[in-house]
Amino acid sequence: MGITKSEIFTTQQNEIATFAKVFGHPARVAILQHLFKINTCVCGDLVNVIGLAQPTISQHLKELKNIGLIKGTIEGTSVCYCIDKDNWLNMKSIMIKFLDQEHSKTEECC
Amino acid sequence: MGITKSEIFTTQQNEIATFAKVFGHPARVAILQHLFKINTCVCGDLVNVIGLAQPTISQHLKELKNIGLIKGTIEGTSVCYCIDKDNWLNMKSIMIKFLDQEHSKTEECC
DNA sequence: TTCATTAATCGTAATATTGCAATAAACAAA
DNA sequence: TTTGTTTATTGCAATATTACGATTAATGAA
Repeated sequence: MGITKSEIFTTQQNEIATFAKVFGHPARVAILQHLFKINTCVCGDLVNVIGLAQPTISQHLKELKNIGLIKGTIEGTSVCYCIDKDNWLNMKSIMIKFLDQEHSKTEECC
Repeated sequence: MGITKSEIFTTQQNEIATFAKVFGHPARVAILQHLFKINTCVCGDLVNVIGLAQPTISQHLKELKNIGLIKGTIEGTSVCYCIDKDNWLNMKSIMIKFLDQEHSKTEECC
């Protein structure tokens, strides 16, 4: 009824889905790519670079922060966001393990 | 207004988001893992294995089929689903390219 | 044909997501 | 203090997603 039945899945399956959900919006993909490119943590310009309203960008940043992939540091009136490298590497290994699955049996099927 | 502004993002960013969205539900993660494990394409048992109602599983299968990650073949009264290997590998390379991003500058930030 | 089995579709309710205007909060500078 | 700058939050409308009961469609078996 509109709510995901997380309790019937494994922790690993829920974890993969939670990370994937965050990547499931192009704005968040664009934000992450920009943060990788502009490592100096420039931030307010995300609104200009991406072209969504400031509250919308702020909302996407919040989701990325909640899941731990980015961190923000207050610097005067502005906030400096950047990739949380440790958490990114942890997420990466979980996702790549999922993507790297191999068929346990070698027979062809349909 | 509830609708993603895909037109302001690159094709690549939208592609990543579209794939990620499909992985953004644990039922679809579980279906894919099962299909990798049971390569013989057994299918009707997905409902039993996963524990969601038949129309719900059918709906998730449809999404996986729409994006091309699985294919289904009718076999009598049942349908045999399996991973579309070529499309899976293509998706994998797109996603890993995104996950493997490196900082273009080496300075630490916040 | 009739009955059972399997999967897709329809319809609907509950909930989540996306986007932004308006506003608030926090700080720096004048 | 006042003013400007930057980011977060609130509130709301539009749309999307999740889930399932009921039904339909298609096939195989009796």
